[in-house]
Amino acid sequence: MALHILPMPINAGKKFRHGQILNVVANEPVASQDELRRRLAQRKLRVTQATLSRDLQELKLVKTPEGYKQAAALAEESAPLPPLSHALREFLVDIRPAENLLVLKTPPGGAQALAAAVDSAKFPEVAGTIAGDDTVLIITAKRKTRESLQKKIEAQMTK
Amino acid sequence: MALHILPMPINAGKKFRHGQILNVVANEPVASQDELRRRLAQRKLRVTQATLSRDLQELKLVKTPEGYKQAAALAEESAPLPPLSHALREFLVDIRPAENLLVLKTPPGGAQALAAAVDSAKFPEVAGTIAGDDTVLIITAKRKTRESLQKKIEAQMTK
DNA sequence: CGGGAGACCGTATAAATATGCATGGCTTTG
DNA sequence: CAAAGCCATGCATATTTATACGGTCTCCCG
Repeated sequence: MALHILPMPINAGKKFRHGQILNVVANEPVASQDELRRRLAQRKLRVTQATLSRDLQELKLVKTPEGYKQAAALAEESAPLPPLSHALREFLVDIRPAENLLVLKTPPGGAQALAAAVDSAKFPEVAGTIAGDDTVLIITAKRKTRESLQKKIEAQMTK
Repeated sequence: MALHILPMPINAGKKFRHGQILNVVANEPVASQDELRRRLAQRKLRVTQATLSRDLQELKLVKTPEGYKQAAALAEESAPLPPLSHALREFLVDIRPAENLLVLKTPPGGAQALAAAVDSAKFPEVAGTIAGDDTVLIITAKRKTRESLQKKIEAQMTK
């Protein structure tokens, strides 16, 4: 019969503790590292808050208003979501077409953010953007091009 | 031209600020609320860390080692418990078959967690489980049944 | 053996985050 | 218009989290 002669440290082992942490956190909301420490103590595991701080990072658990949660899935995203659509609703106050130019007005200070969002959307129509404080100037090749872009932007606003 | 003299001199509006926060956070890693405060200041937005603490919660942004991230996506998950596969790798030390019984050995204190994971997997072969401190006893109907279950579990370990 | 490297962890403390309380502006009522 | 209710904040401070440092243990290697 297979004997698993594992180099099991005298100590319960970090691996084991990590498993317990995941287990605790999955079952009940844990609001702080100190609370987690107490729950682990109930399970016969005595560690300090400092250790838990390190463990939580290794396990990629993040603190949320509803307790610690797995962050793995979250790690890479976040960029894709708040793009143009949100920025438009947040900042766009007015649209003014002018031949091959499109002028977007925003509340004071909003231009930079809106321009960044427009850029990141990578519309083929956009030749370039310039942002002041409350105004974004979008430059397109021709009047037709501008009309196309304007439609797209206005469409974003409604949906 | 639009003159914003009185409308909102000191207060640019929470909505607007929220937009700025999302924008900042989406573009570059922000390690602390104080850093965020400084970045907003560059954008002409002056608020205190206290306000940002509240904002971040409202925006469902959580702190990760790589900066603040959108938590919305993360919120609902973590429900699908740490599946069997993980629990096995975390806790399983040895498997011992015995006729229609399967004995799983874990590090001290790991049995409860492992048993819970096995239960949640809802294997049809499992008639019931009993967990001690470092031992899980799984009961199946017959020897054949146990063999089937054992294969499944061992398969989980390799992949 | 005698280091030396590295992992792990506790202690103490620094850093960061959350929050109780008070203020000022707005809106709603009477 | 005054009074009352709400919000959004700032300030000061409590609470929570991260980390610098040092000690212990284990495994190697000469």
